[in-house]
Amino acid sequence: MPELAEVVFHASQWGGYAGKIWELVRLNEKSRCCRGLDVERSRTVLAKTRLEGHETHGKRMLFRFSQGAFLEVHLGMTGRLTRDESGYALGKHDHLVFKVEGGFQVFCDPRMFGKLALHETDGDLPDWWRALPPQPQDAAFDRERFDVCAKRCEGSVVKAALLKQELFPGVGNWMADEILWRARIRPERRMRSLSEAERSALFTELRWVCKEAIRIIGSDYSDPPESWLFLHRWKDGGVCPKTSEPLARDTVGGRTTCWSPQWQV
DNA sequence: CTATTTGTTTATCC
DNA sequence: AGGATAAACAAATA
Repeated sequence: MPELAEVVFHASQWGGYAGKIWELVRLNEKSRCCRGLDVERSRTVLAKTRLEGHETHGKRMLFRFSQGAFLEVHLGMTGRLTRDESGYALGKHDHLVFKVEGGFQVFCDPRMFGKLALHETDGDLPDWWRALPPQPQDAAFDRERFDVCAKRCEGSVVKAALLKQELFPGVGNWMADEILWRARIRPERRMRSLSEAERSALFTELRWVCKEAIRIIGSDYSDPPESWLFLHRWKDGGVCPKTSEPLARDTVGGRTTCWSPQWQV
């Protein structure tokens, strides 16, 4: 599920409880999500603390707790952050649970491709976090930055290129398809084969889809409107909202990809 | 039973 | 060197 916009939404589920005291109820050290995590240290630091704020970058989330403790969460393929206000019962795939003022904050991930990490500093954001590259929706992601990114993956198939997190952080499978569909570029094209006009379109649609997805999905998990490819791409017999012709589906860049053959060149 | 999955890492081959 | 590809991870769902 979680790409850029979904990550913003999930982060806000927990982030809304900044300023409150968080008490650790459960941290499952057997969980694959805890690989690489110092579980004992995490239990100590997070036993009873205060959430001070949160940030997201691409598909990563960083929660800042008191005394320079930062919890990094990646949702993998099936992770969720939720708040349970009714009688909470420990779920089979709940790997991390806090109690906060009459409710429970839960990290749940059935497939366990997600990951937890603890970072400790003197209170500032970790250096590596501050050094992360601009995200497509940021003002700093201008045409110049885009051209640098495009240059670094000029030999790649565009679909695979858009999925590179070090270049386009947060773009996942459905967002990449949405961007290419709007830019009218077939997913199997090579980055270096794009014309100037196509590169411009790709830059524009990349930024537009990231910003709009965050606005629509990031706020309350609403579905984008029917005019997006989003709602049609997995449907059997789905048709292109632009041409009303059938959509195509195949593996491109190692991922299941959907596009509109009559619309994308 | 089979095949599928909105992510990432690693190995291997070219 | 850098890109393509497949496998692995693990569980739910159709």
